[in-house]
Amino acid sequence: MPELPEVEHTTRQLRDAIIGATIREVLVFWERTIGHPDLPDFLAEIADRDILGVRRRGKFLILDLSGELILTIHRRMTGNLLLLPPGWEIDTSLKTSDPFTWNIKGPFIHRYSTGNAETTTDETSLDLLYCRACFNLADGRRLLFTDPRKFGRIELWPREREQEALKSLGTEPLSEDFTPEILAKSLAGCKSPIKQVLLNQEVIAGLGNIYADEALYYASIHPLRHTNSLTPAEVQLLHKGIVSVLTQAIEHGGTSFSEYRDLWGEAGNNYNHVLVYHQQGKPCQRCGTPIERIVVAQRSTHFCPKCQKLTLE
DNA sequence: CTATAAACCTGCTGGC
DNA sequence: TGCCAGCAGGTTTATA
Repeated sequence: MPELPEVEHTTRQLRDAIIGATIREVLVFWERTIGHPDLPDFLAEIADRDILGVRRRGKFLILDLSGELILTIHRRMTGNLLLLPPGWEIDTSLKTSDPFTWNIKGPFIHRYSTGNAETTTDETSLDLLYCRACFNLADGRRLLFTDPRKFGRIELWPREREQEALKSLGTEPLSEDFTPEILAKSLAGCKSPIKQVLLNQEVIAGLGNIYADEALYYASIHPLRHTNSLTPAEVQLLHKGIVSVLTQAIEHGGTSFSEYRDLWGEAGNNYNHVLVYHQQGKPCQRCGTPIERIVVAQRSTHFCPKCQKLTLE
């Protein structure tokens, strides 16, 4: 599940790779992947646009295009971006029951260094690629949007309607705007469980299920605590935890739980560093108590019942 | 208004 | 071994 660190990682890779490139055309294989505008308008508007910039806001990846346009990409659950070098073969003869599951042949382990492509000699084919959209670049490269579950969305908007495109996102947690005071102000008046509030993108932009659990564990706060019952000291620690887990995850290239891969198809390393997410039954690394799993606001939630006590108010 | 639930999807898991 | 119901997940939309 791409959250802020995974989107940030991809953003940095894309920034190094495709600024200055031109989008020649886009092939769309699952119409609902394009959320705005209607597909015919999308295809007509995006053709021959130059990519001027790459940035991130919350879990949105944003490409600044020529003509005062922005392209937003939200990967939701299983969306991924893959950049294929020129000449890579897309074998459409090996279709499965899904007509847009392709087989791509090539040296799949592929790295970029200072703008020059390097491929290893490992001939690994990427079996089953759920390609929903394909951006053909003028230089022969292809940027593929793959998404088995079809939840991801790609949208094209005029730059002046960026607010509308990004919905009402809250504070960017790795910006200097995100202070303990701002967090306290954002949480004031919320009586819902803190876990639920952390997942609300209008409060903090970019936290998802993995890092919400990790941040609460860091701060020793039970996920069901009423948000307005947190003490100033707890909010301070939670702030530190959010910044800490996100920063660490970016350094590790993101968390590859299930489908997440980076721009070159490689898994991130942060799953080796999570302390509670999907660790139910395993001993807490602080006290040895088995990690528990509960459901909060329809989301699986993981915590240490001893380190994160539910104090009664 | 708020809160809860369903919908969107399909690969995977576990029970029988 | 094989089948299939049920789950997972972020966000939007519908319902209570």
